[in-house]
Amino acid sequence: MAAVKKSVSVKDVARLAGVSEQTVSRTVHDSPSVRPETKERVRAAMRELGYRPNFAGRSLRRGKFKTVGVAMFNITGTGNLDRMEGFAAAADKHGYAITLTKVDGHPYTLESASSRMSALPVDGMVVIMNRMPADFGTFEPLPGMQTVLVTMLEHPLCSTVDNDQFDCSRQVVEYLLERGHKTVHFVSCPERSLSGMRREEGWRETLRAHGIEPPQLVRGDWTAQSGYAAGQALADDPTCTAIYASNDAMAYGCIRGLESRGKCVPQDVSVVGVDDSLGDIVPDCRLTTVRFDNKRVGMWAVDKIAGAEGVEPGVEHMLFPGVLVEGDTVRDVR
Amino acid sequence: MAAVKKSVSVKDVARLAGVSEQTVSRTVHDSPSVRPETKERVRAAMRELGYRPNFAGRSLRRGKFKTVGVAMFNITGTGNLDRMEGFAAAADKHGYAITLTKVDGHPYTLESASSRMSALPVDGMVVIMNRMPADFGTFEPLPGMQTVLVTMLEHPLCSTVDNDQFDCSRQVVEYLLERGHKTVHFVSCPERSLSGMRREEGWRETLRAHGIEPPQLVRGDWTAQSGYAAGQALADDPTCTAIYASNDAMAYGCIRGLESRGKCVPQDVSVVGVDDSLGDIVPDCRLTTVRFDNKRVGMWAVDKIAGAEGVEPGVEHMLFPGVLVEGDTVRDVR
DNA sequence: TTGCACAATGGCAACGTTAACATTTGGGCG
DNA sequence: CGCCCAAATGTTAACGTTGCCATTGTGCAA
Repeated sequence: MAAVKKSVSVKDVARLAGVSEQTVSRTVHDSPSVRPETKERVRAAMRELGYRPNFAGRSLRRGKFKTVGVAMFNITGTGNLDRMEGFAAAADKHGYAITLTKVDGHPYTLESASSRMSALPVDGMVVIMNRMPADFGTFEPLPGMQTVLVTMLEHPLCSTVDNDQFDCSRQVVEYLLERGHKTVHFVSCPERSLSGMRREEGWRETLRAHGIEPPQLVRGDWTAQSGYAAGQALADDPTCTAIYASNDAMAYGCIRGLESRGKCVPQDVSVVGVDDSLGDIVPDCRLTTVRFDNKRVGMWAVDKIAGAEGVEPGVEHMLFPGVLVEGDTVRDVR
Repeated sequence: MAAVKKSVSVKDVARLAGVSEQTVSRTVHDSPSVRPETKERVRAAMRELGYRPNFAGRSLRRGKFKTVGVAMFNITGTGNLDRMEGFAAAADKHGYAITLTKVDGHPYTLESASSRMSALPVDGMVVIMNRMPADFGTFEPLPGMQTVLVTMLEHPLCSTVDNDQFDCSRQVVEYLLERGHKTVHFVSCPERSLSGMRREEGWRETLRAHGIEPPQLVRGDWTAQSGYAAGQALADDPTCTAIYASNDAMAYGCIRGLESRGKCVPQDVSVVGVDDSLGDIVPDCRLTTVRFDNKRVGMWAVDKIAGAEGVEPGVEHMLFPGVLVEGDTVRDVR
């Protein structure tokens, strides 16, 4: 009944418009060396036939895909949406597309991300690292496939970009010390989180840099519930006047935990979080926190690949500092 | 200095292995009609040269890309991460990749999503609709490009899939009525949200179906702050014993707003939300809510495209019901 | 008129892969 | 010994596009 579906090619358009295939191609690319009236004739033919340029033919000819691959071990992760927003924005800017791939994390290696991408139509790839891949030290990117890692670690062969978690802790700790607190207690996250560990280091080292021995930390698991428990535990510690929690959910949990033990925030204890993720979810609490610009991180990663048309780009490492957002949960005790 | 980068093709592998190009191709696809020892020789050659099959050549030959395009007007949106998880999972299952595109929402039309996709290497596309596109009624998908819309609306030419927002409200309202509440107050969302409006309809119609005239609704804007205001407003209404809020943030805001006016939840007023998005962020509150399976929605959409290899697939409409999750914020008043 | 520059267009080949068909080889059997 | 079958491998062409070079046409200066 129905005619066989066959894709319309330049050849068909050329025939209908009475020009050569080359002229059609030139019209598609709006070359100045085609007479306007010829162009119009070709365009009319394209419309009539419903011509759409074939990506495969084009890429084959050009040897470029104009596409960046993004490999994720976990799709659901804090900040991933913002990062994607950045990927998409940067890709758009350069006329690139984004190809998304979930990589199985068993084993958790860069190699598995890389080989997953190798057969896809991409000119470069971005890997979002949440943990430490087993082959981080030995990994080499596929030849001709520029690879950018989203991580704080530096890599000899791949460019890297991320938020500066160390600096984030430095900002928070110094902010609290400047306001007269004698020390800062820390509610951490599980040990396998790279960024969490880096925050922990930042907290520890900044305290030491100010001649303060870091107190015992309380290990949480990212959830408000664990923050709640931490808050209750720290409520009984008389030396604790300021708490820095590794994310906002735990910080909020902390506040409620402290309250449940009769402590008020910020009157009795100051609390600072990280992530600025509470915004629209909690009504009566303007938490002091650190805001990261994950969109910018994502843009940087894709820019690095899509922006370097043909140029042999060096390996770069980029850390974007967060911004401390003052809320109502810190008290000046000077 | 460095040799010119040139991609390794089947031809190179064939030469090195001393076989024909076809045998190389057959080896790549693990055809049973190649002698194991030949295969091994070819594989060795591939390894030595670092051969990777070229996607463009393959697609050109096959006329298929094994890729599904996803068009989003807003990347940052509730449930998008879960949906993407579903896209990726389903794509994986079928050996497909996902290409992500952000579509400019000016104008907010399906046509703009479609034309954005038309030049990309995709076999079909998914559009995530948040609002009502101007051309919803008149849109026709590109020929040969199967198009699935993520929306509750039905479309004559495109398959659609989404959560059942109407049923969600029905569940919530009936749940509350069964527990003895005489009516259910509603905290809504901005009017341009399709899913929000559908929830509103569900609330209204279910009440009417039970012979109850819906009370005046309170319009919110998705934020906890607006829920807080709504809670305060409703605290003074003596007929209000049960509140249904259009998302969890507003529900939580409501609870705090009620508390600020001396009302307790659930003792004085019951509160139910939608989304199950509070989980790890709020510590001391197990909100009664409705959980949607956005991953399943995403999987269905991609399955519809990637699962129908060559088959001419009909237009289908799919709504997945949410699951009411009982928490501690509803009181039985029978 | 001739020569020349330049604008507009056409012809051809190649990018890498694989479906379809063709050929070779070895073995079993009458 | 000749025949046929099946297994293994090879040859060819085509997918749609575009870079390169060739060709044609047009106007202008010599």
